[in-house]
Amino acid sequence: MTSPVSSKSDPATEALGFAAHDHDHCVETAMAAAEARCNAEGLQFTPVRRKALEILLQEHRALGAYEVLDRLRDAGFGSQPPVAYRALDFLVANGFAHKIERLNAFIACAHPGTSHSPVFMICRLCDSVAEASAGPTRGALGQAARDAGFQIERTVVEAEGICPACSEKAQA
Amino acid sequence: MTSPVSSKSDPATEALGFAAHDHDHCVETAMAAAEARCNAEGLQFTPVRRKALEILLQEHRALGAYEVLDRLRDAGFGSQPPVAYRALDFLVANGFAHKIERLNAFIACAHPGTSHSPVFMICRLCDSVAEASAGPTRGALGQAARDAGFQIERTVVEAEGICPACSEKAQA
DNA sequence: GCGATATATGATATGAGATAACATGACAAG
DNA sequence: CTTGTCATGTTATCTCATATCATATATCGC
Ligand SMILES: [Zn+2]
Ligand SMILES: [Zn+2]
Ligand SMILES: [Zn+2]
Ligand SMILES: [Zn+2]
Repeated sequence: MTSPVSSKSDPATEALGFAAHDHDHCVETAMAAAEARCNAEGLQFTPVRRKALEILLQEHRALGAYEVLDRLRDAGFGSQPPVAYRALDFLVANGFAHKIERLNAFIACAHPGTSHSPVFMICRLCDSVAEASAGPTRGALGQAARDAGFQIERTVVEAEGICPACSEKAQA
Repeated sequence: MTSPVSSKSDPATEALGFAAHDHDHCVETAMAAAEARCNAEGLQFTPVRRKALEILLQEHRALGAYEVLDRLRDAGFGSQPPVAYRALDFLVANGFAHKIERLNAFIACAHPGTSHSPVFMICRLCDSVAEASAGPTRGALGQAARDAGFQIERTVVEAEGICPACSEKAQA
């Protein structure tokens, strides 16, 4: 096994929501679901877009646009920034992926299909990212908005800290 | 009067938390408070840092690091990016200012002195930003973190939408 | 005070993230 | 076949951010 040492690790054994899982299977099912939804809604799930989503799903972590671009180039697509940004824009606009503002990076949605306001937990030690789901108008934000007369259209909720795995490691 | 036309407007008449206020006074008191706290805590409130905070307070909106840098240069300080980033890092690290991740921009804290997890409301029409305060472990985020065993160290909570003022304009 | 150590500033260079603008190709509607 | 729409590719440029090295200024133990 290579480099069990520090932060980055093998996606197949790494956290999805900080929990181990059958990675190949989850990629396949997510791709199939995306395929189906694009068909149903008349969205053009073109090769670049498909590949971009596959890249995000494979990694199961937040990738910068240029990392995605590198992999798209390797797969034979264009090599200029707009190629990646356009594919990512499509994925984000249609809920297949999210942008993590804190990291300027993108990640495949962990709860696709459902309309949701994502909530992210970002481990500062291993860079893993878990996605939870939350109603948009609940909690402190919704209250503050109502008090102020502010109409929320979109929310960014991201927590930075230590994931369970790194927490255990630190104790040992 | 110049350009009452579109989005950007005079800080003195513009929203602080979407509400009008005595701007000169609020800048002065905030500067004095910062001064006092730096003295009390042994922080070096140097000329660049002081000026950077003054700039953020004067504008009362989110400024990009390079906008701050421009104004610092005008005030006779260094003109290279690290000058601004270092001053801003100091202000953020000590709670005098916050970074708005969604905008890659910085804003003076509206509730200085108190330890708090800020919550921002960003108007996509006029770019005004209001800061509300909220306990870090409440709401959906705190619940998701507890469920996952994730230790939150810092939170980013930002809502994008329409502020009360722009909402009224739109109705008319 | 004085030297050692830490902290802050200045300047250079470079890296990383994002978009404007324009050209080309695929395809469907009229 | 023409026209409009959408997706892709490419070029150039812009904004945001940091690594690094050199110099100055505090701070602290003595
Ligand atoms: Zn999601
Ligand atoms: Zn971790
Ligand atoms: Zn604040
Ligand atoms: Zn507004």
